[in-house]
Amino acid sequence: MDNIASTGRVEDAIGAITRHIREKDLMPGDKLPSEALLSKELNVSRTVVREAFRSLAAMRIIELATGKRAIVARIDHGAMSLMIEHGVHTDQINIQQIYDVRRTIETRIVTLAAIRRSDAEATEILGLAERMRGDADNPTALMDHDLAFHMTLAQASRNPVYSLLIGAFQGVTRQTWPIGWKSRPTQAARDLMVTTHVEIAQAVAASDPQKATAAMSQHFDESVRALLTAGLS
Amino acid sequence: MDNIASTGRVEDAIGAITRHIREKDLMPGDKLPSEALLSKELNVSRTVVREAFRSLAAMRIIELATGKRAIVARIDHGAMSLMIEHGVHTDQINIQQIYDVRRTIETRIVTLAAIRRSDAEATEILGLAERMRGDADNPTALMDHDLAFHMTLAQASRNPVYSLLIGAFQGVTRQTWPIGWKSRPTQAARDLMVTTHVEIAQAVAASDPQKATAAMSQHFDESVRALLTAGLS
DNA sequence: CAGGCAAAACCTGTCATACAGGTTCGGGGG
DNA sequence: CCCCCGAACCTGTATGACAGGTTTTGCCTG
Repeated sequence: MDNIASTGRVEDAIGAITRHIREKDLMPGDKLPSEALLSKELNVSRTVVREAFRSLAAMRIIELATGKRAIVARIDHGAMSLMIEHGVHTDQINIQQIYDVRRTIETRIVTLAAIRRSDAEATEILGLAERMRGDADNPTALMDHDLAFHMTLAQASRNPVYSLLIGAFQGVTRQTWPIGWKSRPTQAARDLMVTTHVEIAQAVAASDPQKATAAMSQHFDESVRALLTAGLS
Repeated sequence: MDNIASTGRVEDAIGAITRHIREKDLMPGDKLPSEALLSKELNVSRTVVREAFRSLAAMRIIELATGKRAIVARIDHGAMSLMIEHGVHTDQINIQQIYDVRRTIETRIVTLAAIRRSDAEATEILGLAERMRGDADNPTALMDHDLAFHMTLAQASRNPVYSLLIGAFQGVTRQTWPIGWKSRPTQAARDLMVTTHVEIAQAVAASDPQKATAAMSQHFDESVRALLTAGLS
């Protein structure tokens, strides 16, 4: 009946370490104190410090490596990807919900990408779409190029949050992609998917946000339809 | 020069535990084996199992409690919130980028909410907007009601991924909200903000997606303008 | 026989210690 | 001046111990 959240020592240590990062204004790559030092300063055992480090490393807030000191980490979608996968696996999130979110953010992404993409990115995006055309008989390669296509677009949007989210969804997308592929049994349907990607790429390369957004919408319309055909819950 | 990612034992244990969850099809609330049992089955020390547990707990994939066995967790935005805060603090993400994402997903959320909200949710959303009107001289209460308003909308969208994302952004929003408030120094600007919320709530209550979406767009236009006025990087 | 209660068994949280590698850095030798 | 090697330092893992918290067992009572 005692609701006082008596936070354990590990939680305290996590707080102390994040506070340390903030107060010292550490940036990605900067080193943190050694486990021994922290355990002395916080008056806890090295065990506690290690568990705190592991927690922060799981969230990709810091990065660990044997022998080296822990360093502040660059943001990365790995942890988020696992969280989303867990949500999907435990039936707390379904694939259609993810597609609704992806559609929402990817139509925005492609608008921004059409405006802000560098020439190198335009070339890369076009190249990926082209390569998809040659992957007709190799679904795995096709999927990889598809995922890379969307990720490169996200990067071209110049907003790391979009990259983060797209990356977070790639884990589940990788697992469900084959379903969408199988639900496009005809050559026409498969060609359409690739063609749409080429259209998106060309619109982005032409710096035509309107056209790019429309093509992306069409892509998701078609994808969601395919998934519904497959009877995905 | 040896790129073979010889994953440590903790990483292996994390993999084994998540595999266990998937294979046994565990759902939120289900218990996991004890640390001692896992350490025996995986042929590692309890130390390793504990660090693996901490990692999974940090991502809110499992939940720990003293004395009890670890259980599979319900998805929760806590971890994501910390990750985003870290990204902002280390200058990898800026506030405008977050507002762009929020704008993108919240305009979608309000569309869905206007269609799918329950009557209870409509009442709650209207109530929160009304309460904001009474908070003119209490910025903290106003902020809390504002955040609750947006969170309730997300829940009304009936897509847990949107709730997750809105929750993930609330950590930083809480830290930057005062900046936005100070950048609305006139009574007129402050009234406008509250009025816009009321308009959104009314449109959602009236099941008018178009109007709701337009009002939400206006809200973000105004917010972003306020932040730019404040000279936020 | 039913119910309740207390001890036993089990479990997690933290600590101290030990040791096997990996990393860093400075000093000495070429 | 450069390179190499060893000392100092650091992380990864194992083991054993003990303090609480939780669940189960089983006995005792009514």
